[in-house]
Amino acid sequence: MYELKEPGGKSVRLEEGTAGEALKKLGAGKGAIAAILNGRAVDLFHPLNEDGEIAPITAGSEEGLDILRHSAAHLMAQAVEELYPGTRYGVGPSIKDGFYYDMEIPGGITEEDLPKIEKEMRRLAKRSIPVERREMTKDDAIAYFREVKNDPFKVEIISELEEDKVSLYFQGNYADLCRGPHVPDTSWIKHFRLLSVAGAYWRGDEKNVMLTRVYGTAFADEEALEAYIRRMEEARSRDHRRLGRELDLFSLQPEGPGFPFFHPKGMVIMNQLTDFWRKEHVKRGYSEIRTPLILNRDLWIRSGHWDHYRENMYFTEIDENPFAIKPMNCPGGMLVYKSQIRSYRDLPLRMAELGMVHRHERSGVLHGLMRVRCFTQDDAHLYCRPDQVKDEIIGIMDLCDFIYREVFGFKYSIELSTRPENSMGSEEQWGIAERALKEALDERGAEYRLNPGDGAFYGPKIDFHLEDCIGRTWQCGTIQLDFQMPEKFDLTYIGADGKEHRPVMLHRTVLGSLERFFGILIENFAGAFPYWIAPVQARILPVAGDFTEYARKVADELRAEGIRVEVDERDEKLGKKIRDAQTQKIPYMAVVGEKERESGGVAPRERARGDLGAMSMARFKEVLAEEFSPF
RNA sequence: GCCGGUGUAGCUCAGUGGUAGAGCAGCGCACUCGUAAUGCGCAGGCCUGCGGUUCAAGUCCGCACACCGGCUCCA
Repeated sequence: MYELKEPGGKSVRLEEGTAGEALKKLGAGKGAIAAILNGRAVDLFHPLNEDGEIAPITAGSEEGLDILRHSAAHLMAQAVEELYPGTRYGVGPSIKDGFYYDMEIPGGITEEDLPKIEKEMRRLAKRSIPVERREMTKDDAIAYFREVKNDPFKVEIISELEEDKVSLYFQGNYADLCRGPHVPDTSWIKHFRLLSVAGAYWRGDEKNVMLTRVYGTAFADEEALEAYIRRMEEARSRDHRRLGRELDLFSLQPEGPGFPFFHPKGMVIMNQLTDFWRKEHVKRGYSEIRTPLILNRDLWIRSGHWDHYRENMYFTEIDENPFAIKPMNCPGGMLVYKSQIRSYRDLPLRMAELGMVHRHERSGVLHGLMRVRCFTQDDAHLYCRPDQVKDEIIGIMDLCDFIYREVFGFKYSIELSTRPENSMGSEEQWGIAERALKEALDERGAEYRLNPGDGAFYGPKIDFHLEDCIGRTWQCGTIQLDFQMPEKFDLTYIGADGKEHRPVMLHRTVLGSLERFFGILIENFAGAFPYWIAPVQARILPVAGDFTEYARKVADELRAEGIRVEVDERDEKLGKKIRDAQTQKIPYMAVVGEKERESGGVAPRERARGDLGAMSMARFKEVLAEEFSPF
């Protein structure tokens, strides 16, 4: 006899049975896909063998979706096994928005095979094949996968597990190593879709074989699945590469793979961004420098880049001497620091640089403006005394928060990355540096994720990540603490004691790469940029050819106020002009015709609000002046 | 770099071995127009490049380049 209680307080006594039956008796079975029994997630078909607390995991919940998707991955693997005998299986987890399975499929597959697999999945689902869990010893499991399944990947995974016992899930002939829980039978998986096929290295290591990864997704109901598909389609329409072309912001040409071209309208945005950036940095006590793109190779050997970053660098020659194109701004910045004797009174010294860097990226990783081979970092190097480090870090975090959240309204996440392999410096220095970053994060009360082993080769870092339109996150801001460079370059300042001391150096960016940040701006606003940054802020639309002259006069008057304005002089109907201005996502249109010319006014239209009604020029200027601007 | 896919007009795409097409954009003409597409006409192509198969290649094969989705790597 077992007594099960649900969190609400209800309880039930059962002679025997399963977790699912207990939930049903408690009236909590509806929508359940699995259960939590004494804090452990279990299958609904888990046989009861203890008293305790039980609660349902519903299919719609995050945890439930996770289980559903994991089961969908199993179903897909089962379908692949039916269709492609001899397939071997890597891992098949649920992920954000779906699931995947990495498989070694004899003969391989392409996206054209997905409908066939999906069909087989539906066939198997319809048959309501029961899912069964079996625990066995590690040795038995290894033997099973080696001898029955001939699957070296599963054998490898099991061999490395710590536990003595492992659990296997069976459905029909298909078996998989899995912790579970899973749905009770295959018919529970109804609302799914296979999405794409890709290559993926076994265990994520490029030295290993490449498996075929099939991505898919599953939801608790058809509406949620369709909503997801729609969302992905809508996301495609705001892809920065597409909008970059449609709005004539930038282009990428085969002549320069990874080297973007910025068109006039794109440059307006870049310039607005940097104008704002400069003003904000002045306010926050930064000075600005600029260092050369090409510097002697010895500098890079000295900085450690030759040893740690050579693969990503471009090299050239001047008068038969070796030079390198800078992949980072720090060595140049340090030469500026060293150009004179520094006093403790100068510290903290904050030197910013909009530095263009070139990095050799492998051909397969390029992605619009998000991942390029030449980009402009909104870099800064801060030199300070050890006791100033924490406040400086907090100051940078404030600046990031201000720009991301207050100015642009972005959500962001923070990561703390610690010492990587192949790094410079002592254990002790890294310890101090990592603790300093942690303290600053804690003091500011920032939430962050730990990312062990992902620091720069010269120091640990705090990274700020922003999201693109389909949920991929991109690193933008970064704060890196560096004890190495000041050492390598023998940076000093004269202390109050008259002696030389070693400054601590912080590298940081806020926007990260102007190019990437621009890409994120495009996607975030779907091309409908805020007024202050919009390439064209207002377009004047004469109702007919007769009013072109007046339209030009209106444009001139606005232009004199510094407003970015243009006139649609084409011989088209008003409806067409409005439509085109809307498609170009121009914030304001100003219609002018007989009435406006008579009164000397305009009839403005705002892209989201529509017709604002006729008004005087003075009033229109006021309306424009009321628009948000961060500077 | 690796796996898979794609490459035809400025853009989006038809064209499955036999004379290169459409819509939008562009240009011209007419219309003189009031809040999301006026009509008619014209022009626009080394079908990514280089090789090969074939009487014949946009179409089939190979290589290269670029791009797309992932993996690894990264701002």
